[in-house]
Order: sequence, then C-alpha cells, then structure tokens
Amino acid sequence: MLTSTPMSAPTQRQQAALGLERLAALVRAQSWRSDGAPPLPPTQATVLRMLAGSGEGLRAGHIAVQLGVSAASLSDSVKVLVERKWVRRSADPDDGRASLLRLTAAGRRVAQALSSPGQGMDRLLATLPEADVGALLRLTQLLVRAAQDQGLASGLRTCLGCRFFRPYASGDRQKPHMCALVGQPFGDPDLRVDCPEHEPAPAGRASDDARRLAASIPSPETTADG
Amino acid sequence: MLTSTPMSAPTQRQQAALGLERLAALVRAQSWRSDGAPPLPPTQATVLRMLAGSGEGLRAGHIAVQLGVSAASLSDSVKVLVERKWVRRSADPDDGRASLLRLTAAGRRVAQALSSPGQGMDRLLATLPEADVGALLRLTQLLVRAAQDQGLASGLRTCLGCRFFRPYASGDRQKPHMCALVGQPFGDPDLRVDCPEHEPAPAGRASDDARRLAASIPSPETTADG
DNA sequence: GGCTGAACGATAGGACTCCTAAGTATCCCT
DNA sequence: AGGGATACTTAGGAGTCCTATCGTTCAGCC
Repeated sequence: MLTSTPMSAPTQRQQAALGLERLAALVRAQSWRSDGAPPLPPTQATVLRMLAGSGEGLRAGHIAVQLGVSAASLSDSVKVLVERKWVRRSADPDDGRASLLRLTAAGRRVAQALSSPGQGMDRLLATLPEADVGALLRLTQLLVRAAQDQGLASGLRTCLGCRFFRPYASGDRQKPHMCALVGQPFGDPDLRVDCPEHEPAPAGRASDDARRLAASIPSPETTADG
Repeated sequence: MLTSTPMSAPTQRQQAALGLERLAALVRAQSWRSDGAPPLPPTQATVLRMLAGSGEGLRAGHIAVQLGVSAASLSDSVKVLVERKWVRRSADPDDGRASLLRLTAAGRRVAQALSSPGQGMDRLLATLPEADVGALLRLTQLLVRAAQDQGLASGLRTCLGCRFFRPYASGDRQKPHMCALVGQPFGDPDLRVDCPEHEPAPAGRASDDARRLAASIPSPETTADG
C-alpha cells in the first residue's frame, strides 16, 4: 500500500512549519491590499517602516541585512522609492562609500499611514488577546534570533542578542526583564525588534539568553480576564 | 487629537507586527538558500509541499486561495512546475473546467527533500522547546483564522474553523481538544493546518472557537523539563 | 605619498512572483 | 437551450530577487 504520507499524524514541528510558511505568505500578500492606505509593494512598505523607526537614516547595507536579501535586491527597491520621492540619499559623514537613506516629508506621511492602527498586520493582531500578542512577540524574537544564529540574517537590533538585555532579572512578574542601559524593568510586550540603542552581545551570552527566554511561558496572570 | 505616534514607546502590537513582518521576510528568503536540498523559489517550494501533503491532488484554485494569491499568479508558478516535470495536470472527474494537480515521481522526490528534517523552517523550529512549538502552532492558527475572517484568505483547512473541532472538550490536560469526526482527543501540538477531513464550520461557531482558544495559554506542564 | 585588498554600493541581465484585464471552456439554474 | 457564474489560462506590466561585475572609498602597508 504505498501511502503518500508515511505517517498518519504529521509532527508538531512539521505542522508549525506549514503554518508559519502559510502565515508568512499571507503577511506578505496583505501588503498589496491594505485598504485605506496606499497599497504598496511589500518590500517598499517594509523599507519605509524601517526608515520611519530610525531617526537619523539607515545605510542600505544595514537594511539589506535585516531583511535577509542581497544588497543588489535592496538597491532595486530603494531606487524605486527614490524615484517616487519618498526617500532621499544623503552622504554618510562616517563613510564616503556609504550613503544614509532618509524619508522625505512625503515619505514620512506614507509611512505614517502604513503603521497607523488598523492597517496591515495590526488588524490581525488586534484579534488576539494581549497575552497572546506578548507570547507572539517573544516567539518571533526567538525565531529571528535562531535565523541570525544560522547566518540567515544578522544585524537585527532585537533585545535578544543585545548586550544590555537581562532576561528575568527584575523579580517583577509583570516586567521580569531588565534593560541595563536605561536601568528599567520591562515585560514580554515591551521587547523591541529594532531598538536604536541596541549593541550586540557576545555570542555565548546571546544564545544563553535565548535559551532562558525560550524555557519560559508567558505568565497567565496577564489574561486574568478570561 | 490625532497624533501621529501617540506614545514614545511603540505598542506591543506594533512591535509584534514588525517582528512578524521581519520573520515573514526571513521565512521567504530562507527558501532560496536551503542547503542540502535544491534551492527552489519560495512559491514553487510551497506548492510542492502542499501537493505532497494531499494524496489525491489539488485544484489550482484551492492552492491559490490558501496562499492568498490570485489564480493568475498561481497559474504562473504551476506552469513552471509542469515544465520542470515535477507536477502533472489530470482531469478533475467532478468538474470539467478544473484539473487536479499531482506530483510526478520526480516531484515527489523533490518535495520529500524539502520537508526532510533539518530543512528550511524545520531547522529554525528545532531551536524551540516543544511547548513553544505548540504555542506557535496555536498562534499561527489564530492569525490565519483572523486573516480568513478578514477575507484575506479563505478555504484554509485548519482545525479552527472546522465543524468537527471541539476546543477544550475532552477534559484531558494534555489533549484538551476533540475532533468530533474521529472522536479522539488531541492537544495544541496536533492542531492541523491543512487537514484532509476538514469541513467548514458555520461562521458564528468558528469565531466562537477562536475566542475560546485565544483566551487560553498553553499549560506550562508540558515544559516540565526546564 | 602611492599601492593593494577589502568593503559599500550601483548596474546589468535574467528568473520568479504577482497583479489586473480579458479570453475560453464548463457548470448550474431557469 | 440560454444566460450568468465559475475555473482556469493568457497577455502585459510592475515588483522582487538573484549572481556577476564595476566604480569608489577605506584601511593598512610599503
């Protein structure tokens, strides 16, 4: 009998991989149809959002690394954004070979519309209870971190992998983690994906943090209202 | 009052949205570099995996809907797969307009290599503790379900939204849910993304299930081993 | 100062993905 | 049988992404 699927029940990992892949496809597709805001191609939208989140401009290479695409690919997208007058190149004072990308006033307006509540992903996440959003945030960080470790992307400025990050160091249940830079406790919901103050941690420490964070489950307390 | 960014600290939702978007980009980029297996373009890989998971072939429209792309887009990808002799079209006995897509022997080999452990997403998920994989599975289902509700994708055969799904109906902690079709209890890790036996539930019931599942947090018991 | 190798980034050429619009064949309903 | 809806394909065009190559600049070295 040679059944096409060797096991009757696929493993949880396989199912999760399928789900994640499907979700990724939908997330990307979402960008084309964002109603209300101008329907931008997905990569362009992402670049605009990244620029909006970083006051003084970003280098092309930095963005390419964060998205896991080649410098050439990114150059394509930037070219279009420049043609549309949403992004401006300016010289990087620190490096004559590089240029800093900044939003123009028009670009800032577009970026604003993109990340306004009710747009894109935000609309999906609004359907989740708060505790789940925190859990999702933690999981995405772990996975992005894993991707980093495997050389798929590097240079992401997440709390995980930052030398100032102290997981479960505050003793506070609601805000268990600490940022050693600002000296303040914070919780899963406050984990940053692209923190301007980020400084990379030594490789060993980062993996260790990841393991500690991974072993925990967000505390049910925050769901009190069931 | 209409402030652009009301708070200096980004909300958890915005951070999660950023993380999800970044993760989606990485997930997609991953496909190009899968080492060991042939580096397939992401959409083609996804289609092959879907076909591998469904014994008797799928209709083009079904796949398009699951991926959230237009029928025309999907037709493009299928054309390439057929040219490469990995997929074969055969007549759908039930509908003369449609054709069923099936893997050829060669296609089956490729698909197998793609989903073998250690490939693609599986490698990322292997870094997570088991309980987190379960949590991720649940979250992806909720989000995919939310996407369905918003008309971004329909036709996905997830447990959520299936008329046989009974969340938290078994009383068993480890396997709290029930599938009314097979009459067996199962847990978060067993939730299906693309179940062949799926039958859609009435709209109201589905949303209700989603809410119940959303309100819960995976039980820490499954992590016993810290 | 001038040379060399590495790094940043742009361009060229090609493949893949995705869209809308329009066309063909089939199905289903009246 | 006729008419509208449905499944799918084709055509045309834009966006994304790759590798390979090139020009510029930086950093280290003579």
